[in-house]
Amino acid sequence: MRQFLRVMKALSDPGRVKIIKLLEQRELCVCELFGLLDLAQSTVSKHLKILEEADLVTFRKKGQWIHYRLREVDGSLYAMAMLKQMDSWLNEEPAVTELVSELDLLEER
Amino acid sequence: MRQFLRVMKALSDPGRVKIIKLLEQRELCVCELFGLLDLAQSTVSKHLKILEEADLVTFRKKGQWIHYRLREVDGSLYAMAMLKQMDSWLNEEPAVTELVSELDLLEER
DNA sequence: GCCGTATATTCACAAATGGCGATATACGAC
DNA sequence: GTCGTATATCGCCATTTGTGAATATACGGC
Repeated sequence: MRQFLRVMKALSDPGRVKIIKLLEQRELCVCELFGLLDLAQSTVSKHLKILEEADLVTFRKKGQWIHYRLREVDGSLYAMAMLKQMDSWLNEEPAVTELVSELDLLEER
Repeated sequence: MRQFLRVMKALSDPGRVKIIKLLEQRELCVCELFGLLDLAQSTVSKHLKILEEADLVTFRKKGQWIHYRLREVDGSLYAMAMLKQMDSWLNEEPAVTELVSELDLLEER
């Protein structure tokens, strides 16, 4: 039950959902997420921790950056299933499409 | 996004999850749920309202009772998908199996 | 009509949550 | 070593959430 509730709670906040939808595009470092989301850096960091504890994301250090990505394997049953579901959800959501467009703009450079 | 968040929030509380798992067994009135869960009647009532607003449950009046059941059709995409998922989740969870056993005891009379 | 039961709503309160600024920590460049 | 950047953590505050007691409402039986 604890694992399940952790996943549900993690997905209960719009900021964290946006992070998930952004990470569906590609691996991102905290500073990129911070630049895209309208939240303070400390807030983004806290959200990432909650997502990590729910097994929804994982990270790797690279120099002074920390790259976060969706945890597609080895997580809890609930996290894995929800990530799969999320992939097909909210893709038409304006709040999400706008963020993805902004991310695409970054890519072009 | 609003609908999605409502479903995730609704599923983020142990009491509400227990209600869902009980309603998977059969339709139940508030007083039955109240008898099974260790919560005040007003609390159960409030939880049911949250579940209803998330499209996860629906109800029908029968005399002075109100029977709640899972909303298997006509709800939001998210609610329908989650109800389906939930059906296969948490069935080994002690907190859930105990409640289901208690419910079974009631049935025997 | 009145009484008892079932349910919802209101009120108050404690705990959890989300937010930010400030501070700490880690790292690369110099 | 110092400086600047990236990230995490801490402290604080406002808001939301879960809870139950008390009250209101709805209904059936009498």
